[in-house]
Amino acid sequence: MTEPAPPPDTAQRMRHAALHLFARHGYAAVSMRQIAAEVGVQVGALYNHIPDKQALLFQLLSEHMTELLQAVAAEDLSHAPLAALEGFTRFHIRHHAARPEAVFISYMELRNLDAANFALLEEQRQAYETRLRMILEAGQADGSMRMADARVATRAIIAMLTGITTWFRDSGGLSLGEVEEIYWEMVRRLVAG
Amino acid sequence: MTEPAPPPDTAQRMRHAALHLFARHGYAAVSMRQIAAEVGVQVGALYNHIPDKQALLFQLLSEHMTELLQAVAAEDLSHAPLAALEGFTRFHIRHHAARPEAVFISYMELRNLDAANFALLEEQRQAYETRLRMILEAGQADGSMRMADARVATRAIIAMLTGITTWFRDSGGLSLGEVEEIYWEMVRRLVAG
DNA sequence: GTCTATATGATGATAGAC
DNA sequence: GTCTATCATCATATAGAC
Repeated sequence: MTEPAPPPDTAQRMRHAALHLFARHGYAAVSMRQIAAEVGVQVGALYNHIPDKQALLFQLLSEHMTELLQAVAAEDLSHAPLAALEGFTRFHIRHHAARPEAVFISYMELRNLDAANFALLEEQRQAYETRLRMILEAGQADGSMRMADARVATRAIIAMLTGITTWFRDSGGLSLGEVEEIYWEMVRRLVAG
Repeated sequence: MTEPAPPPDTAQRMRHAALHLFARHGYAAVSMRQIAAEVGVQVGALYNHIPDKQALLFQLLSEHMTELLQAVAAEDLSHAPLAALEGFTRFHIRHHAARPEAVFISYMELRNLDAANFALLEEQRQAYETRLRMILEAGQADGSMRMADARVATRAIIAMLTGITTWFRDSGGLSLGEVEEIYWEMVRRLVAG
């Protein structure tokens, strides 16, 4: 009746190890041998699960963006613009604070993707940005928000919020809930009508 | 009467080439041979000007931070807090927009410094942050600004402003002066008393 | 200061045994 | 699916001639 012990699942352990090591040392500075050592196999074994190192990086970044888009799509859009903006702000903070390593390499390692892979991710990134921009433009339209340039405000807000991952630690002086409150107040003022 | 042609100045050309290549491909992904090829010398010649690759990276980042601190120290501090904040905002945008590559590697390549070099730069970074935080706290004290947490607001503003370098291009739709206006308006609202 | 040549070791990826 | 062994290449850094 007991479940059989799950297999070691080398593929997943490899992705996990690569995420940690890429975040700490950078994609180019991490060798396949280091990843294999972290997983507990020899280097040749990794190539049963991934065609090459580049594909491993792309898989990590692609999974991160897909997960982000799926999660934001699940947010309720039926609110008035200001409430939608609050929802987006709190969602973005929670989602990014929960995966600082994936956020970090998604920004840092784009250079190491080939052109085709880069284009795929850039498209997803823009789709996410558009989600926020639509909220801001709806707020402009119904008069609940006021700003000089919705595109610029979109980028400013995302940069401000994502920057949290560079300093926020669970062990720090502020809880994530407190950070959420502080940032929502700043975002609210930024677009005040 | 004419000036003699200046010497090729390999040391400076090396730093210039390294800045471009590190920004484009990342420190770990760039070889000393690539740098030498960009300068137009053989790889051995570089080691007459730098003890090793790590020192080359540190020199670039250290020069960038020292230049930033010197430039901000030259700003006039005699203004009221709101005027000082406007001065800081415009200074930060102009200074960073003028050197996007140095900004980029200063953020990306900190991981590749050894502990001692990292500590030196972190100290300088905090000194810069403190400059802005003092302005915000002065504004809180005299009632011209209002915010939940000056430390958090400091980081939020710097992240928001530095993010400009990731998308601003001279050839784009907005002039730097227009960007300055838009961001100063957003910063002003963010701390509105 | 720059060159050529080299020491020494690590890298990504593959082949074939088990 | 993992192992050992290996290929071919590239890396940083140095030595000594000019």
